[in-house]
Amino acid sequence: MAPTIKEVAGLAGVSTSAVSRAFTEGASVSAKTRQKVEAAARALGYVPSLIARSLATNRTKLIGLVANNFQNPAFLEVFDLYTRALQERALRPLLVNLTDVTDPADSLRMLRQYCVDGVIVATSTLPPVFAVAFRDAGIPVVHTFGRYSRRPKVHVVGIDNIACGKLAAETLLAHGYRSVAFLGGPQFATSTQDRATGFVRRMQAAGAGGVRLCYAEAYAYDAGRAAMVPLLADKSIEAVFCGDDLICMGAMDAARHVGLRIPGDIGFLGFDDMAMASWSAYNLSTIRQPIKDIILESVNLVVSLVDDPGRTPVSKLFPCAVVERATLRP
Amino acid sequence: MAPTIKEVAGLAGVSTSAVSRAFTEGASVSAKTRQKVEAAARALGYVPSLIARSLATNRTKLIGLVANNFQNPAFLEVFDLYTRALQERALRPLLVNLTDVTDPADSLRMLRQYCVDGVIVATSTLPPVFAVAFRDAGIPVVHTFGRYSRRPKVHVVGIDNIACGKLAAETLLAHGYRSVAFLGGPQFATSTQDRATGFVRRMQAAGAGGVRLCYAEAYAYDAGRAAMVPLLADKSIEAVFCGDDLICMGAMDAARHVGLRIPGDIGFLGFDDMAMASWSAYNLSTIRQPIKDIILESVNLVVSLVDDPGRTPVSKLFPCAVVERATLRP
DNA sequence: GATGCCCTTGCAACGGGTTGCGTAAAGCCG
DNA sequence: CGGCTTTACGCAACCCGTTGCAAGGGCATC
Repeated sequence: MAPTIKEVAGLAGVSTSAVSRAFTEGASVSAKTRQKVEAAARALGYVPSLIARSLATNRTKLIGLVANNFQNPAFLEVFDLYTRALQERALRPLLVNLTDVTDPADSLRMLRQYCVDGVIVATSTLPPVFAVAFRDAGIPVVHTFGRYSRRPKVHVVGIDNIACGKLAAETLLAHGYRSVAFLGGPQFATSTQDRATGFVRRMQAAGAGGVRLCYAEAYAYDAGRAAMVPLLADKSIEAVFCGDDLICMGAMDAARHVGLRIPGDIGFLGFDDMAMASWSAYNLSTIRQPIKDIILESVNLVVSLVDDPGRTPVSKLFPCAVVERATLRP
Repeated sequence: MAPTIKEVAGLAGVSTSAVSRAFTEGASVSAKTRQKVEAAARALGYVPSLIARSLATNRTKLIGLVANNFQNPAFLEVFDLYTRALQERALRPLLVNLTDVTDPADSLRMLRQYCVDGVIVATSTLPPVFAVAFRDAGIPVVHTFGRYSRRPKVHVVGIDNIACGKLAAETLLAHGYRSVAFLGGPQFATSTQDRATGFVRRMQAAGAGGVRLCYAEAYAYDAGRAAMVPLLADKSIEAVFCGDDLICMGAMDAARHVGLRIPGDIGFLGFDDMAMASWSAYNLSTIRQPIKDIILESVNLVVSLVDDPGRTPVSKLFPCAVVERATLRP
């Protein structure tokens, strides 16, 4: 079917080794041989098989990209950045959709079958055991958006969610809000847990009234909207810090639905700064996550781990910043 | 490193062939042998290497998923459906991001290197030559969201955009609109061209006034918003049919920005029925594309093509339906 | 012109499975 | 229990590249 190295070798009148070397960067080949090989390859439409090469070199140039959030538009940007960053390094993402999957063993077995060179687990809503399972199998792994710790079990790239919760509290305080709520993502998500911790701690330190905590079932519009309804009954709440922008938009629409004005009657602070946050229907004040930096660092890290798997895991965190728009009173 | 078939064979006291057959569905193995092999494999943590298997069987179970729209949230649902449908068939999507790429040769070479079993080109904004290039290389290919034709060069799964344009016209006419505009996606996209054709044809047949045509630079919010601005100067326009929901939301925000009320002052009709269309900030009347059916059919088709590549290409179209919400006057 | 060195090249083993073929063992029947 | 069919299993070649090793060839130097 597809032409092989042998046919190229035959046509070019050289050995298969010569052909192999002609296609290998930095191998020892004369210019003349390389030309002959290239001409023959072109004539035959030869493309070296990465499968065969992988078998020989033990490198597949495949990176597993494990995610479980295919509902949140913020993740489209994540996929875009990942695929482009990997492509630029001549690597390919092998997408694993873990929506509704709970057993790490399955995804582990599959990625082992494909002999991926490394794995990126990109989620904050999966237990750490997923990333650790890959590490235990000897596969280089980076947990993007994972939880920070001083001595992590796997490499983590992301943000300091506790500090971000604190930043949110300071932002609301600076705007004069005292009675506030935190409307998080799912309660089992480490990102939500940590943001809540930082947020509550800082509000209490400021001597503000108690912080009302509630949780949406997912990082999703509908979940945010539903979770906002009970909060609306509490008239004392002046502002809501939301687990992410999507939840925030749902919450805002719930508030508007009962006639509240934003930010006149109630303030909102989101998280992520996804593209939609700047749409004029929402014009969301939010906390910006430097997604691009995070992903580039994750890719660089997993690439370097392929050649040097033994490195002790570290947490690499990037700073977040407040983006002021129009959902907090001045 | 990872245990191989040989080690399993050694531990189980059988030949490598026996191990191989024990892991092959429907092969001729006795229950006793299979048990011994499974026990040995479990003890060693053996996982068969798909790389080696691919080399021998000439099947990689990899499906190239070529897309160029990583900005449109509608595509996240597309990725979700694709990855899940492929996973259920024990296949893996190999993602190719063609944003900013113009040469089919590059992506073709790459996918040939990986020996993908088939390719799905999922876009309406790439010229047909991309899909055809794969076909010419002997790789089974399905063009999802491609242009319909009686005798297509490659298998096409999607919708009849001319009929959809017609449906849009009929919807606007039924709501009593006579002076209307079409605000399409990029003018080079076949989806936009065909929707415009059907829309204009039907409006003219109804004897309505001329249809104003204009185009956004991309299927994107910002592009829709920008393209709407010149249209606003034309006070005679009663309703706008948009190239997709995202453009429509941008256009709506542009209209609201100059104080127009929807649907009181101007009506909007979108396309796709993406999740956001139902958000109360927009509550968009739109034309629903049966994405799920389209993708399932695409996957089924590409899977069947792997075993039977010679089939003559066909166009498989799914019907669209109007979803009435609140952006058209009653 | 001879010597020595380096660059280039081919040989052959290897990576980890699959599979056609041949044979031994097992099962079936009378 | 013998003869036949069927099933189970091992051997070895094969899939398509890569790479260590050894040998050949070219060039420069003396």
